[in-house]
Amino acid sequence: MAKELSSRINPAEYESSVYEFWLEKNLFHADEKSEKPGYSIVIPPPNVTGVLHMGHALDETIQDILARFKRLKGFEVLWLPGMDHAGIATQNVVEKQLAKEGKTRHDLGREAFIERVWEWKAKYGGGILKQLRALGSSCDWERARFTMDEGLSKAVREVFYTLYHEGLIYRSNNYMVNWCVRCHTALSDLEVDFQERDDFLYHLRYPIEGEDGFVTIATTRPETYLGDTAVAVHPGDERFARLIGKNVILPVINRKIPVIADEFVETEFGTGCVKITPAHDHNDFEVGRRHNLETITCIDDNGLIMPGFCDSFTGLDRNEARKVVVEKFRELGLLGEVTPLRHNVGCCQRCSSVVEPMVSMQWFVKVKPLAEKAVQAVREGKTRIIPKTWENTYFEWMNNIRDWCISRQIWWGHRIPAWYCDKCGHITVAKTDPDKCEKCGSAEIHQETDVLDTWFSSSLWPFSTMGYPEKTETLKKFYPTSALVTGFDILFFWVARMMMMGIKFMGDVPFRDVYLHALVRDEHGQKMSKSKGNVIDPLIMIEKYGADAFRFALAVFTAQGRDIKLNPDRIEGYRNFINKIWNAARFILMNMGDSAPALDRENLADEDKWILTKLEKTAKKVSSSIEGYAFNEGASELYQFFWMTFCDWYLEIIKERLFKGEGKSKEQAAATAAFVLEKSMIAMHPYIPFVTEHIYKALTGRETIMYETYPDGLDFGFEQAESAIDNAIELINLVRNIRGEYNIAPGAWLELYITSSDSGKLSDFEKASGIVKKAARVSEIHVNAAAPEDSASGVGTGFEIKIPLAGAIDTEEERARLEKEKKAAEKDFALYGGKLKNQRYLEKAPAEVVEKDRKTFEEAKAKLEKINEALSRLRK
RNA sequence: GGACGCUUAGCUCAGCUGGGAGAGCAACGGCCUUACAAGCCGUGGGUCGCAGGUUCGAUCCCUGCAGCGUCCACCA
Repeated sequence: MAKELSSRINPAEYESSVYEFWLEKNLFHADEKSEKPGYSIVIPPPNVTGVLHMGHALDETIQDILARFKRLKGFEVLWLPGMDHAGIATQNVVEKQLAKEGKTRHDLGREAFIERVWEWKAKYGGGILKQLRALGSSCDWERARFTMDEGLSKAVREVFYTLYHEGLIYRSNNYMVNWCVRCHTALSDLEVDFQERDDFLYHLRYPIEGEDGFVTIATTRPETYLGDTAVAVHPGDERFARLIGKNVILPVINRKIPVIADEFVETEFGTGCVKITPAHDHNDFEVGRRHNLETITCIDDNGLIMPGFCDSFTGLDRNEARKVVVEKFRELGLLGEVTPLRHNVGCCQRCSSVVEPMVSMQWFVKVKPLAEKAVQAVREGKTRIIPKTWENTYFEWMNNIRDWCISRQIWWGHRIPAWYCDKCGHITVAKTDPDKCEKCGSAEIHQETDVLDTWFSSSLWPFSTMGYPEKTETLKKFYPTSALVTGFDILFFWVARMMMMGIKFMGDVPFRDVYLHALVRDEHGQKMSKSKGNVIDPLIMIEKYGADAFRFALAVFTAQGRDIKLNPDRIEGYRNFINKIWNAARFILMNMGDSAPALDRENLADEDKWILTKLEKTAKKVSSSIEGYAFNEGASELYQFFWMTFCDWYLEIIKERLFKGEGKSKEQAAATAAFVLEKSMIAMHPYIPFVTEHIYKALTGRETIMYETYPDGLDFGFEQAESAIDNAIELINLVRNIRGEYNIAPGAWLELYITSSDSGKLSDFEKASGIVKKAARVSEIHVNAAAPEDSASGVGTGFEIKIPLAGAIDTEEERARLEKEKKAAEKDFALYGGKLKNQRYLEKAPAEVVEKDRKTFEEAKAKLEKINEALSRLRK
């Protein structure tokens, strides 16, 4: 096996076959009848129209780390995948496709159009789920769900029915909604993005009734003057006090409207007079309510000026109408200043066209009562939000929540299960399609044409995917889910709404933990977007560096609460790490014989005990890091341990035993290396599943790593050997340092003189002399003996070394080196000396801190003495 | 306007409940040492944004300021 492995890793050679193997053996399957404790995650369902981007990649990587980790910790893990039907987005995609054929959805009609969407879905949709496999995602694919599936639709129906009959869903035309004239539908407040636009602020003069003067208002939307029903001024504004109660005349259409006083007017902005258009502005709508103003709609669903105002305006697009209206005012001498104005404009999240506020008949969810419980659940700790700082944002939004407009005037989605009676007007809301009005019994009923907001079905995801409204075994075992992993950008859209629905319909929160990760940005911190051309494609990264390297990089970059600036070059470093693992495995496989010898506690060398202890500590740290969602900490621990500790030190140390040793010494070196390799593979498996599985199989001959035991329970009790080797390493570093500074040929053998009064240390060195000799290339070690005069010196903790350089010694260089060391020692000497003289410090600081500082001081003092001695010898 | 976050080595960032700052990359010097040059050994580099305060002691806690960023609300 080992000989077949090449020295450069090629992930393409094994990643897909390893994944195929997992699938074949059905290793991702979750069994609700299992005796093991359950652990569950539902995937944030990507849009059916979606392609894998960095956000998904991060999201999936984290979830997979959790899922694989929990399997290794003995849980029955359900990671449930699926997709969202993404109403508006998907409809837009299919409509664009139709447009290429010169058709609109209306040419097809509703039924045929929906059929067309399903066809589209079958052909193009869901590619993203396949892409997730390239990442190594261990989802239970057989359970994949789609929000428009029969079962999920049933859940939607059940929930709608219940909420309606409890009065928590209602229909009303008494609110202002956000209307997209392009998508031709209402939008919820959340689906409106505010974008900066360059516009103009127009001053328009409205003649005052019965006087010669004007009231000059300032507006960015002259075309809506057709719907004006008042002009408002601030009640305290003395400039206009006399006008309050008078009327002004709207030019051209000659409508008489009152001047009213309202606090919302800013006296500083514009002219201090505001036109009020209750039908087409959120604020104006509120003003209209306060003052009982008429609501006159002047722009229709398509954004065109409605008839009945002025024939020359009728049918104009609202943007066109703006120019025409302004021109008209100019002609009449009623146009004042026109100044450029940069301001925020509400735009459709899906198509970016400017949203038209309108009053129209829509369906709403009364969210307050649901939100209160969702807030309470977080306050009581039933659901934890991680990082905690997001809790505030969550509370803030929940406490100021407005009713949720859930009806959409599109075709693709869950059609609202309400039937209007043509006879008596009653609305029948039923779980199964009714054939007559439940009130008057008339068969002349027709179903609501609107569909539900996509997020309505998404909000049921944690339980609709598990079989709700049936009481399934899956729900019993896996609800509430253990963790939800998602970006903070959909905290309101999704997380908050799932909280409300989960509590309402399942009687318990939908998840115990919510882990909100950062956004992935490009290397300059810019949001990735197609238009900026700075999108990094995860699949290309995987192809280039392998999924393991890519995942590991993402995990390292994920610090809680900070955006990730992704520089693709950095992934290369982790590709190198995977390569390192690969080569370490090759090395161990080559040197261990046919199969790894068993670890024999009684015959371990100190370095074996040392590495086992380091392994033990690393696994514990990684384990608790993952438990605490500190994925970057776990990743760095593993990186440091495997590369620096295991490869650079341990494997180098045991080469002597592997190559030239015999018997137990050789055997146990191989046994320890193989043992540590195996456990490291398990410890790293959640992060880098492919290479670890691949190596594990080659190493152990066992079938899969996936259901191994995480090595955080190791307990060897080898602390003494650990510190002995740590000491030896300090000694070796000191020798290497001198070698480097003197530019001594790496191959040259040196003699080493050690002096120390610490017998423990000396005995550690004695025991580790073989290691020291090999690692530092030392031919002979003299203990507490006088060294020749022309020696380089080095001072360690509690010991001093000298290396005879036989003429090679450069006094100046040596002095410079010692002076540098002296400076460091002097700094410590002064600092800690000062501290220890401070009476208040001695009184107030904890004893162990003082003790530690005293020790550091003593060491600094001893070092300083030794260095001074060395320096004075040099001067002679 | 409201809220939150960030500012640490040339770059990208760690630094968990306060006890004298770390990693990776880059740079520099030296190595083809038979697992790995995608490697090995060594070195340099930081007034922890600025100013105060609390404390025996502050990168860490508090206040103010500056710069950057995000979210919410949106002044017509």
